[in-house]
Amino acid sequence: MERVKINRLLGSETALEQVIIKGWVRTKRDSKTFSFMEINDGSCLKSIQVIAGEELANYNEIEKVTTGSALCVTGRLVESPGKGQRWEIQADGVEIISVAPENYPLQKKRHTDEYLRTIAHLRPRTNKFGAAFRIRSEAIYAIHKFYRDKGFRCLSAPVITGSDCEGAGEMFRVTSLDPADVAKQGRMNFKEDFFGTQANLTVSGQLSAEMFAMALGDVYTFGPTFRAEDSNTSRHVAEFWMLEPEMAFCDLDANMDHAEELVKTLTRHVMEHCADDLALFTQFVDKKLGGVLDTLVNEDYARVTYDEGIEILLKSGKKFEFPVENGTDLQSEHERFLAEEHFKKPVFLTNYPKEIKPFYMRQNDDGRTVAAVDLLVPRIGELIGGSQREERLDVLEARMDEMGLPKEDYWWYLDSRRFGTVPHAGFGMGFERFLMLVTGITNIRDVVPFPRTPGKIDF
RNA sequence: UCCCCAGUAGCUCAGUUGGCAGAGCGAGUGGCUGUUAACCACUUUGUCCGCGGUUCAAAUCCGUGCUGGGGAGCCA
Repeated sequence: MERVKINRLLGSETALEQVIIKGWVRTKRDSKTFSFMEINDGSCLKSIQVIAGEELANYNEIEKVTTGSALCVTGRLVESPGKGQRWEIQADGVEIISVAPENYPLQKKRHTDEYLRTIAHLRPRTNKFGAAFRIRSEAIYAIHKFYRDKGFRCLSAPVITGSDCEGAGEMFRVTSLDPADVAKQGRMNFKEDFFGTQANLTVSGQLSAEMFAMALGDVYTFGPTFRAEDSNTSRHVAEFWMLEPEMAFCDLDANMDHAEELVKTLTRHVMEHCADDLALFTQFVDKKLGGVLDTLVNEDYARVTYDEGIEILLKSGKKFEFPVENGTDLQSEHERFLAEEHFKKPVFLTNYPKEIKPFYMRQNDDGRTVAAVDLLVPRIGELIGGSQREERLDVLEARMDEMGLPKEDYWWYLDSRRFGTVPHAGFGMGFERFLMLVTGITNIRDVVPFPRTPGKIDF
């Protein structure tokens, strides 16, 4: 007989004569002649109640079972006479797989997120983090399903790159050079390094995705990216996952349509498949989460240009710490005002001044702005950043010259504009930020299994 | 990297004017009960973050370092 996952038992329509479950004890309530044990196996938020009576041969052993211990229970699934649960298991046999000693760090009470971060290897055993990581898993599946249903191909972009072309902040260096030799020589001799040149961990798969969009049409990359920025905030980690679709024959408007459909589909998927886990976040993390999710799924997202956004901010009468100025990037407080107070829903901001955006974004006819788009959402700020790409070789090269970028390093990228270039567009979505949005979790470290931040690489 | 706040028992915290180190929870023991973060009784627990200074006396005041949190910048 095979063991059954607890989520299946709890959804059972009928009582069952014999079942086997395996899991860990969440709480235990003893009486003289029997014990109630809540068993959780991670298959769902809820635990199942097991009743073990003194008639069991090893009852004196069962009495010593503690929170965190692992059990294999054989028994009958019966309707529970007690309140609080429909089903429970009357145990016919309890095999003690292992007993957790009394210094098991997870107590039968709520712990702070800060404390649980210090035991990140154990925190998925808590209700909150178990729920968060089940949702994370389900969202990963939803992404691949969404793109497969739309006929996109998944591209595995390289994690180690030879160029820092994306220009998105500090990169982690990848080297096989011996630090002792480097110290002796007083420099890094990249010619002797593994790749014969400087190498880094990727900050974006976009340029790779553009190449494949010119071949497979619609593609996406979804994988880890790395930033060596010394940023200490609740919204940044050094290693995070980014989703980057790239679409041939696509302009800025279609890019936004796609982004809106993506966020709505992912959110709806999580709502449908993780209802219990989301309910925990609504109850304990953010009482307004239900409304946030409804807005994400049902509202049409606002779409305004950067210039219009600046106008709204200037006319708002709101006092900002930093002045609103056309030509500079928006501050966090500006983004939050637009999404949270003015529109009260996600808002696309388009056509930014070219000076504050990267070289690859398509120049608009006004010569001043580029076809960029950011999706700003309440509480998080920028969830998505993207653009229509510059497909015209002469315009792209001129822009690279203006910005002082070495064209020879980008020969392969420029080839895509030489041979059969087409209008195309794409964006990047920070996966962890999406998870923060749908769970209400306010610290990005709590949606990453083992977060990497400056000075921290435990576990 | 900058600004602000915090660090006291395993966890969450209190500690008044500088004057004997405290509570709740957890854990342990016993009891009781179809219990629901069970309940009742008893027991247990300290490098007051580290270092240096002021003082008769420092958890408390000063300096400094470390760690954590919030915000900013940068960004996703």
